[in-house]
Amino acid sequence: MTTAARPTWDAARELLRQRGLRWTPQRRALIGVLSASSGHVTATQLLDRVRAVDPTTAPSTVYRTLDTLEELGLVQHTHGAAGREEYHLLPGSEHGHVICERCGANVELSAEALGQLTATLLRGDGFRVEASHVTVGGLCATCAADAAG
Amino acid sequence: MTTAARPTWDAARELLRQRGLRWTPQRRALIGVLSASSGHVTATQLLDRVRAVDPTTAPSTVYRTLDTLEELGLVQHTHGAAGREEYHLLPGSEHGHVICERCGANVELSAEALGQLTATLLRGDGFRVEASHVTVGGLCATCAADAAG
DNA sequence: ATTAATGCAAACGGTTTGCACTACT
DNA sequence: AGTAGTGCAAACCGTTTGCATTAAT
Repeated sequence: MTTAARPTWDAARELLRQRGLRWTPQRRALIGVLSASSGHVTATQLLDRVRAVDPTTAPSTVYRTLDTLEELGLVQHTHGAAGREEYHLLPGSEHGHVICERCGANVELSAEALGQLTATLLRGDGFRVEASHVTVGGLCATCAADAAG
Repeated sequence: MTTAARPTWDAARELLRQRGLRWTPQRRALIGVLSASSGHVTATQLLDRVRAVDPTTAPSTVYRTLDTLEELGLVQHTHGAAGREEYHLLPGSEHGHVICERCGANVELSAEALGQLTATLLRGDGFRVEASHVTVGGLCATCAADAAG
């Protein structure tokens, strides 16, 4: 098994090159930021982090590079909370999300819960669940306890 | 049982009055649009529909009235697809959503699926699911068949 | 040398705000 | 009369676009 089912950030340069695209300092910086991140980030967060490293990077460059990386399958964007573009890193790792609306904790939906949900909906309506597009909001145990008082 | 557990649009005027708020033509128009809608709508859709009825209504009025109605518990806003404010009507009916990403169909998550999910997460991490904040993306039976065929 | 990628600045779309005016109560 | 609500216009924020310039190949 020499081929990775899931691309890694290290492969980004290669992927770009394969398509005749270029490896620029700005792209290097963004990839650096991405590889230091995990899970989900908004475009704005990425922009801020990139500019922390290289303050001269223009917003448009970051947005355009994110588009490119999405074409390469390295990120995937959705529209998250607060109306901001939310990037989902390395979409190869398919999983749903459980988000605490009080503390913001964002954890992976358990395989058990996801499996049940998928099975139930398939059985019911024949709906095919896309794991990475499952979002469950609510309160985590800690916050629920706090809220209860 | 003379009191409705879930307020209706008819009650809006009364609810406003109870708080010393006013019943204006613009609010009447928005309530009219809301009562003719169901499920979920974006603020922009509501704005368009209100302006179809009364073209002089200002965007700010609609946004401000939606805020007011949210305080009264008549709508609840989340941030939906395309980064737009999405309004969830009459939040008294707690339910999750299943959205087909191909045809856009948006149906209610079955009580069975929701119940299972809630139970599993509570058992697992003690996470308390908020029913109306559950979103499941994927493909409906028809679209899945089309995509496969 | 070619042409992909960048920075800049302006445009965009949806939402929010300040303020003087209007009109419910 | 009093004050909640309105329209208008400008501001706002994140994102997108056009264009002349730069730089990776």
